[in-house]
Amino acid sequence: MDEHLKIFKALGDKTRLRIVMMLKVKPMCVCEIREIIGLSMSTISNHLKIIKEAGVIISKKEDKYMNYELSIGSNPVQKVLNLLDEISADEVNSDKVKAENTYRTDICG
Amino acid sequence: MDEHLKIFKALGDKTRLRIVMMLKVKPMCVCEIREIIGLSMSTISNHLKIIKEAGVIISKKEDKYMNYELSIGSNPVQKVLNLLDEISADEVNSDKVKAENTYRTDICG
DNA sequence: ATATCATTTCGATATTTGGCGAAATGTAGA
DNA sequence: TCTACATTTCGCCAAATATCGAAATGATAT
Repeated sequence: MDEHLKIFKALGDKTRLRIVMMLKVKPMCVCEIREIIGLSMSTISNHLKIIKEAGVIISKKEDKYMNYELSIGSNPVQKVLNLLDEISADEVNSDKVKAENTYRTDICG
Repeated sequence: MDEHLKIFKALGDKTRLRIVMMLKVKPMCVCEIREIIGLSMSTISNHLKIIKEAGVIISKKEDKYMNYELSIGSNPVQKVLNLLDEISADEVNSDKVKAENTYRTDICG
């Protein structure tokens, strides 16, 4: 039960759900996510930790950045991620557009 | 997005997830649920309200009791409920056994 | 080795949430 | 109408959580 509970907790927060929806567009680093969501680095980092510990995302080092991307393959997580395809809302769409047009080379460093 | 958010919030609490799992066994009233979970009536009632407002359960008056049962049909909710079939844990199973053997005529009024 | 810079952790604070008991509500029967 | 009783709402407190800025960490390039 705890595995599902963690997943639901992870997605049961508006900021975290927005982050997960954004990561459907492309993998991103903390800095890029921060730019779009508009909260502090430490706050974003903490949210990412929670989502990661729920198994919903994974992190991969790329150059000097830590890339966060959706986890694929694992069973309950995968089924929940499929659910998210149905989600559509102004805020989510706006985030996605921003994600498409956000490049770390412009905003980080 | 808010519809999914509410569903995840509703299921992202251990007590509420237990309640929903129990209701897979049979519809129950606040009093029966209270007997199995072991929290106060008011607490159970409040949890049921949250789960209901997320569209996960519905309530039906039956005799002098308010019966709570899983909502069926509605789309995102239904898909999440299907996910719950995979959940198995000692606590959940124990709750289910208790639910099967709990009759309001014995414990209410 | 040192400086740089992305990220994480820490400590503090404010908000939200879960819990209770008591009071209110509402319904069904006497 | 009055009583009984299942349920909900209210007011309060405690615990958990979201947030921030500052400090620590860790990796990379000079």
